[in-house]
Amino acid sequence: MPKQVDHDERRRRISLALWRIAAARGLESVSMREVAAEAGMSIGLVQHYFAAKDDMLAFTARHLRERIEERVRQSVAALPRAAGPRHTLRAVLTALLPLDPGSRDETLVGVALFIRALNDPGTAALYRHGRAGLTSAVTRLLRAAGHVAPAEAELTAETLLALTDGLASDLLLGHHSPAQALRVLDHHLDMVVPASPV
Amino acid sequence: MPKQVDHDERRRRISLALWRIAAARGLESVSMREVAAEAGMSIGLVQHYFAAKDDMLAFTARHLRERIEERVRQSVAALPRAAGPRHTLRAVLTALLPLDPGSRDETLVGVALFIRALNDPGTAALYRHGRAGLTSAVTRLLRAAGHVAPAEAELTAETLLALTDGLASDLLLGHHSPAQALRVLDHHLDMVVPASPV
DNA sequence: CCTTTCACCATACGATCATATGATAAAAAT
DNA sequence: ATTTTTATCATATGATCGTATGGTGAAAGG
Repeated sequence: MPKQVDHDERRRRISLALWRIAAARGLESVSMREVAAEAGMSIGLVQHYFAAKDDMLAFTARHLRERIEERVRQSVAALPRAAGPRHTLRAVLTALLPLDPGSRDETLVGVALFIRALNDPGTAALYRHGRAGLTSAVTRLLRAAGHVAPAEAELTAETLLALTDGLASDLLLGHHSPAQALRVLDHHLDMVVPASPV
Repeated sequence: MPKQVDHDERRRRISLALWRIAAARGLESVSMREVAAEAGMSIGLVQHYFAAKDDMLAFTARHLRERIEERVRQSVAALPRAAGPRHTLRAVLTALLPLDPGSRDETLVGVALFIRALNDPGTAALYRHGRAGLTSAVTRLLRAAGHVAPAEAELTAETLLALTDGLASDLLLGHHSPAQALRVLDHHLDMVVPASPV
């Protein structure tokens, strides 16, 4: 056998090339040839790791999801140890916004893959499941933050997440600057959770 | 000359075929051949009305926008004559949500074209302009509805529009039913504008 | 040592794409 | 009546696509 290589590392590398292309020129510009060129590989090698283009896109979607989860985790971990649930909540939501070029690219590719998923019931179900998980996490945080009406916590969570999603679009479009988007988010958070947690 | 035909009507017919395909199978499945087949025309005839595929997509984006404006107008016009600004506001926002199969298709294609626009600065500027217009319209309605803090009306408008946008995504995904989405929207409207207008 | 395994490559194949070209027929313009 | 214009069509062209195929060289296993 030859040098024995880390398959998953190679796939991630290819996946990264894919989404550099997708972020810069759109998902429609993603082809095996373009990806291979961007990754500095031969087409055959890309085929060796992804038998079909769809596999490549599916892997990229999973990869993207891991990155976003990691960003959320780091955003929460960066909080001072004494930070209450309200700060945690804010850390989670801001981690979902495309506030810098890196996360902008991720969001861009994420939205493109999202639309693609809508035409495929199976993939759509995965997205729905992830979205439902987010809702329950935010609901828990709201309850912990002493949300005024615990019975309405889930409704408030849905509102927050939909708002965050909409702000992400506005950021992508350039309708909002990062500062403006945060202003909108914070203003709404102020309405919804007590300013100083017990 | 032959029968002299309404060019714009023909273009709209082609555009409709395009977006039936895009809604059902994604923008990536839209090709001159597919559109021609769906519209029941020859490829050559489609070319006669749209010299390039990009023209076809650009026209479809304008067409879509007109339809959405028309939906908003009708939604407002359907209100009882005595309806106050708060009802008008709600009519505008719900008209932007994909609550039935027809508007679902429109939203689906709209989002796909939106992402495409992000890779083209000129088109993105058009979308930004439209989005800004929405903001000022909603801001006016909020002020008219006796929004508690007039100075914050614009901030509230941005919140409402981002929320609506996020709810649209949730509806497309099937995370929310129409009734659930309206519950979220109404709950937020209750927080933000006085229940009974003067 | 030799055989198997695996990373990697070059190229071929058939399909599909956007677009170009040239023809036909009918109706308006002259 | 003839010319011009325009709607419509069939087909060609050259590029690009996803994927299949047949290799090569190196390293591990026997």
